[in-house]
Amino acid sequence: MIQYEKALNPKQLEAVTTLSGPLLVIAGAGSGKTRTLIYRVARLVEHGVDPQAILLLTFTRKAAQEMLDRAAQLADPRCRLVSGGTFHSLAHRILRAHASILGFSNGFTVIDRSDMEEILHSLLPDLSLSNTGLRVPKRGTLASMMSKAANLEVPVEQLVADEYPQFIDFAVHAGRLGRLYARYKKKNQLMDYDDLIIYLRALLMEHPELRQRLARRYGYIMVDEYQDTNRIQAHIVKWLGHEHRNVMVVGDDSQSIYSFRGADYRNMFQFPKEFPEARIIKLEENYRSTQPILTFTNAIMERAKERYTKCLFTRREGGAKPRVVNTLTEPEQAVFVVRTIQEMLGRGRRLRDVAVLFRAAYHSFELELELARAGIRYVKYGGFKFMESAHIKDLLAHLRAVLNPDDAVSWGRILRLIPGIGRAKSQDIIEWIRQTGTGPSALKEWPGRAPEKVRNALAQLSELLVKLTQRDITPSKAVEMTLEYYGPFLEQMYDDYPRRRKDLEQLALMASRYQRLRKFVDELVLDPPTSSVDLTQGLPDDFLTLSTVHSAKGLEWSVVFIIWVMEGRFPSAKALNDPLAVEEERRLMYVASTRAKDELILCYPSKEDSHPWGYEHYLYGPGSNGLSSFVSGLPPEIVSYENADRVHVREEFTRQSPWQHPDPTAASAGDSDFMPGDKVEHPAFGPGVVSKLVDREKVEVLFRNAGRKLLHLAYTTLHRI
DNA sequence: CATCACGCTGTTTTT
DNA sequence: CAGCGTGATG
Repeated sequence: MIQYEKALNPKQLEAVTTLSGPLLVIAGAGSGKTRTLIYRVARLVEHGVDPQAILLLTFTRKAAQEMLDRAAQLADPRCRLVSGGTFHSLAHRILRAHASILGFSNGFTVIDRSDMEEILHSLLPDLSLSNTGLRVPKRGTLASMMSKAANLEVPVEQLVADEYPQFIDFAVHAGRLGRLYARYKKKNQLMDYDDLIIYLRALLMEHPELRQRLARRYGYIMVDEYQDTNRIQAHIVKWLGHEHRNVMVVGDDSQSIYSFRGADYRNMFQFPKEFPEARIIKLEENYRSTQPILTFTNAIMERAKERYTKCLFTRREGGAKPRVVNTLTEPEQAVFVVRTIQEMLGRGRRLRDVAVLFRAAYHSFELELELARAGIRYVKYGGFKFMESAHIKDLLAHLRAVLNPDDAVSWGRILRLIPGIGRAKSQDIIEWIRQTGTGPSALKEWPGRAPEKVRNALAQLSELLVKLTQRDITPSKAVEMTLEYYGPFLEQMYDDYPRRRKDLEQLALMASRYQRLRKFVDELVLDPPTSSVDLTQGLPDDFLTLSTVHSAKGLEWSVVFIIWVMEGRFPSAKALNDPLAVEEERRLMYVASTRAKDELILCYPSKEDSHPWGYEHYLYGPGSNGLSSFVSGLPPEIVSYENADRVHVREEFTRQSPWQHPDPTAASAGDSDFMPGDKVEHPAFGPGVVSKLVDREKVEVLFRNAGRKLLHLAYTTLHRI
């Protein structure tokens, strides 16, 4: 029997014991929001509600899984049967069964962001703009335009006019492109992330009998992170819940940081209007951070424009003020962070108690080099996506072409792997496949002209695809067979073949956890592995966490570093000119700092310097960019301002004179001397090529996978490959 | 079809 | 600075 009264504070208890009717819980950071949800699941199950009738919608699938695991441990193992997941995974589950009502095949393919970009890109020529001199956005920007228009339910033309003034002349073409894209998806049986939720809502709105069936099936709805939902998702909640009205939404308007994908925290304010009888409960007691940290975060949020007023407090006594540390330059900042961590380790802290947070994934590159040099193990969340690397996409394309023969993106991808087949020929073959409709076995009978070599390759591909079509094939077997076929291509294309091969073997391992090929492929798109850890499973026993703020949501550490890096115009220009962007920056800062339990350290490089790419001079530091401007005005009672000790650091990093290799013609004699052009391997960055010798200890290396290409590196962390 | 030189442009976060 | 698109060449 669970002792709810002992485990929960009065507000939490009220939320947990309100089992029916609409309920809005405004839960500040660290106020036991997750705990409340877990106990409520337990309570519902304890009161005899069928676990499968409970729908727990969270922001990531992992979050749902963890909550249900904890509920199961706490109360009843049956809590694991609760239907949990993201809006997208719910939509996917339902659409797999009912997409045919909408004129889709139930065998549709879910495409990810990069597929979307590729399709949009491939449709550009159809707009016939080549000689008009019109400025056309890049594929990534095009995808953002389409996605945001879809999520905000605004015509593409209008969205471009409103949010991309630099592309105003393109707006009308963007609208045309959007229609071409929609037609393309229909024709090829594809749905992107946005389609999933849009079509789910369409099902609910336009098919009352199905809506009723689903609403009855999910008699109790709980939505976490409600501030991050968009209007479409809010509609889905409304349609599913408007009959039984057992809807609990939990969120914190101050933590809304997803407006870039259409999220609107005003959904929180809307909820009581949609459900007028809703109870509203505020959780303001914080169980995570010390008071000085909360004073800091409250001070940041005080000046926010529109919000549910709430003020975090704690009963935790003591604790130091957040430190704002000027580290002069970015390399020095990395050294400062590493040294501070080392000192903490000396005082008995463990690495797993510490996290370093930053805004964008590449902001940690400099730090990663320093960590590697110091031998500190870390796991990084956010940023580079395993799923988006070319070799993974290539392999999956084979599987997807088999699962959905209409998927021309995948067909194009696998056909173009064959030397001698490019854009034109692959188009031809795809068209032919579509017309004859005889499936993969017919590939070798393609009537077009091609050299013997290409024919043979096509025959081999056809053989593979036929094998993949066998009904009883297991996902891991399928991956293995594809790897056998694809391996030789891979070896030819990349000089870092061994590493990529290893990735693909990992993929085979992941596949072995699934029974059905389709399920495996779908889950990879809907729930892509976000860090290398997810792939390897085994973790080192102690490790530091590096994370983007977005990926750090819902997590906590004893010590949190927030680092800024030198950057040109972003976020300064936009953040300082766009009031909405300023507010989002503010909330980002709030999310980042409320992850800290005991110590919060904010670092910024302040040195006046030229932009690394040669832009005009500008000043880094508090006030100069979006994040730091919130910190600069705070009085010393709230934060302590410091300068990092840089006596030794300076020495290390100010040696500017280019160092000449003693003898450029001599083959480096067996040890650590590198030459430009040497291929090297780095523990964090993988393979790279030496481009320049900087001094006795440092070389510049060109890394293939790093967004920022040139980096200084100590010899000791490199080895030749 | 593949490769190279040239010119233009410049935001990041995730399902 | 470096990625990306374009247009010319092999």
